[in-house]
Amino acid sequence: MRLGTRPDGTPYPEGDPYVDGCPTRHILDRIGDRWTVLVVGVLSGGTARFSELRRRVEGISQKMLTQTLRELERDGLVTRTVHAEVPVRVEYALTDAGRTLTGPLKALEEWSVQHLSGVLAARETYDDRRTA
Amino acid sequence: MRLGTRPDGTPYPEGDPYVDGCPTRHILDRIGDRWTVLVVGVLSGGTARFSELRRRVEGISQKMLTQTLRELERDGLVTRTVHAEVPVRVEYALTDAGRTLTGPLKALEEWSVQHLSGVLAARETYDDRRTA
DNA sequence: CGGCATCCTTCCAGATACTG
DNA sequence: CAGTATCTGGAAGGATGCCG
Repeated sequence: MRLGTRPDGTPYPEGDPYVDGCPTRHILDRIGDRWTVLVVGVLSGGTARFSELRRRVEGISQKMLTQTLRELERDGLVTRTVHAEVPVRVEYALTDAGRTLTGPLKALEEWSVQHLSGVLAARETYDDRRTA
Repeated sequence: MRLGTRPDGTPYPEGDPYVDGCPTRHILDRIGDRWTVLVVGVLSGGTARFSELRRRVEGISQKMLTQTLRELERDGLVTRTVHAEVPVRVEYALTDAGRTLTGPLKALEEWSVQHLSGVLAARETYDDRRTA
């Protein structure tokens, strides 16, 4: 089936799905960044605290992790729980809505695992031809 | 199942999937931009020529469309066919590999259609609390 | 520990002009 | 029609310092 059509198969109001009102654009704005998918990926394995996420999402800066978590929290996909201890412990977890996202992301990841070598090979071929 | 594990369930060599070698990062680098998914979406409906893509992916600039198509071609996901006519006609189409990508993307789009309203509502609630 | 505020750099996307 | 080439502004993101 064609991407960008409603579940029932009808097109979006404007007659073409690739307009600003398209829901796909909204999620792309969310998962389109480097980190969101990776953070959700770690959280799909269960609750994690800030420093744990920072370690497991290799290469993420403190700033970006905070920003990513805030956005996810804002969108109702992640909960933030502060335990009033000393030192403070903050735990993050997926909400029910957040958990439903892991399915599609998993599908995407499986695709990448299966096709990465092919993509890299195609890339090399393409580059070789341009160099030669 | 946990994101970032191999299909058979074992972890990646480094012991944690969220490292630079992770295939997920590679596709994220590809589909992570604004346009790739939308272009693939249009092409999932069949062959299209340059100007047609430009019209249907609303808001894309000529530069970005060219760039996106080049990347997709380089990765072996899209073919570019030049018809030596006057004026020139260039047609783009998904390859077999490119078509396999539409499945996962479709899943993601369906998620967005189903959850967009909830996400927007959560966002409003979050913002209201911060304002108040 | 888990942040926020600030500065600073880099990179990318848009606008514009030109071409086979 | 389907591009290429170049310039430039703005935003994303890293580094650093401070705080409850």
